[in-house]
Amino acid sequence: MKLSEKRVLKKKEQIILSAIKIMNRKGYNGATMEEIAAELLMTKGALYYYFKNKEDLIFQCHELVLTNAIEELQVHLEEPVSYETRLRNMIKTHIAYAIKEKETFNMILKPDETFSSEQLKPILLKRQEYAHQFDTVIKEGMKANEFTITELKIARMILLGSMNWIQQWYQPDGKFNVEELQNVYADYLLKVVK
Amino acid sequence: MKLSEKRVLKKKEQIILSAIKIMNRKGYNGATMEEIAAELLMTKGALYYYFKNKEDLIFQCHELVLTNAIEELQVHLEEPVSYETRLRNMIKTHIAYAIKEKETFNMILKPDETFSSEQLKPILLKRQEYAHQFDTVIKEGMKANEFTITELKIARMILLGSMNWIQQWYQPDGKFNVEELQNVYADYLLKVVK
DNA sequence: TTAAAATTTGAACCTTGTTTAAAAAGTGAT
DNA sequence: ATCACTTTTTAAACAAGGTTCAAATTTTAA
Repeated sequence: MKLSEKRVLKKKEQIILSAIKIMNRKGYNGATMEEIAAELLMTKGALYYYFKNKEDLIFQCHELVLTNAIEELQVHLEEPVSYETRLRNMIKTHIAYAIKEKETFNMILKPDETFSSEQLKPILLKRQEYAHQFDTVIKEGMKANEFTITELKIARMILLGSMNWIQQWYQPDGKFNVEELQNVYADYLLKVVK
Repeated sequence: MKLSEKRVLKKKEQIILSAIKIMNRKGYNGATMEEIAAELLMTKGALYYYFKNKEDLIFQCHELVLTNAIEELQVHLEEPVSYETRLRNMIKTHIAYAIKEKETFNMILKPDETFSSEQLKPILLKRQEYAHQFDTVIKEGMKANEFTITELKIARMILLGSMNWIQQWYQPDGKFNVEELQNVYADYLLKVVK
């Protein structure tokens, strides 16, 4: 890889990080191309040298965050503990991540509307990859007779959906701190698969 | 109430219904004031005679849908069946509603960002009212020893969150039809509170 | 040093929400 | 039916923010 390509990649990443930062603060619509650029002392026009458009930029934010999340989950998949404990740890990790990366992690993607299928496909794949890790533990846990579930996909959707929803109501200064949330959610969600 | 006031109310409702219709098809950003107006053979400017701005209109869509949903739920609260069955029916109703009213029912409200707290308060109250109905069955079911839950709020959040998430992935032509979805979700979610 | 390539700029454009003055339509009293 | 008054609608203009593009600037490599 040439030096120039490396520089482009680095710049892209800076822009993505800037976008993530601002989006987590102001949401998708609140984060203007101008502000994202200003953060890096650029003008908004320059962003279009690196990204096709705002959608593209946001997608790549999504992808970066998802990629990191997948890596974080991976670890738990191979821990030498019961499947119940593995799933519990994955639940905790997911909750921590969903709260930390409020906007980006859980951005709402609507295939039909805003986004082109070109942009969408890799993201959906990454999402599947992420979700698949949950499927894996659940399946293995079933083989080991720790879990009993007939509709794997729905069970997983219930787990992820309920956790993602936390963003809708969680306030850092509310009744529960993150740790309590993680534990109670893990307790209750494990009841679903057991 | 004067005739003119009645006419205004009727027109407001027409606009709200038009907005709901278009939003459910194209999402929040996809529904332009122009298209909402065109549906009723008006120009977008006229909408501002009835609503302060787009936010206001959307909020009122939200409120209408929520009000109807609350009424539909209410019925199940008083059915002369076990609490488990009541909750099961409420779950089914919620899922049907969440799918039918995709965009509107579950519109994401972000207090800090786009919306003024004036507009937000009544919606949050309505939401609480809706959620409270779930709390009620769960509490009553606990008194009757049908359910065992210590963190009521979190249990309810898990129920509603997992159901609302269905919108993120549900396709009318997918593997599951609505009825199957309702039954499997009910089965699994009841495990949470039991 | 210089020509080509890469990057950035700033201005212009487009779409969409919002405002507003004026036009049109409706209403009620005479 | 007419006139004054109110309600409703329009069309045009504006503002904000995403997007494009030709030109200017900067970087790169020989």
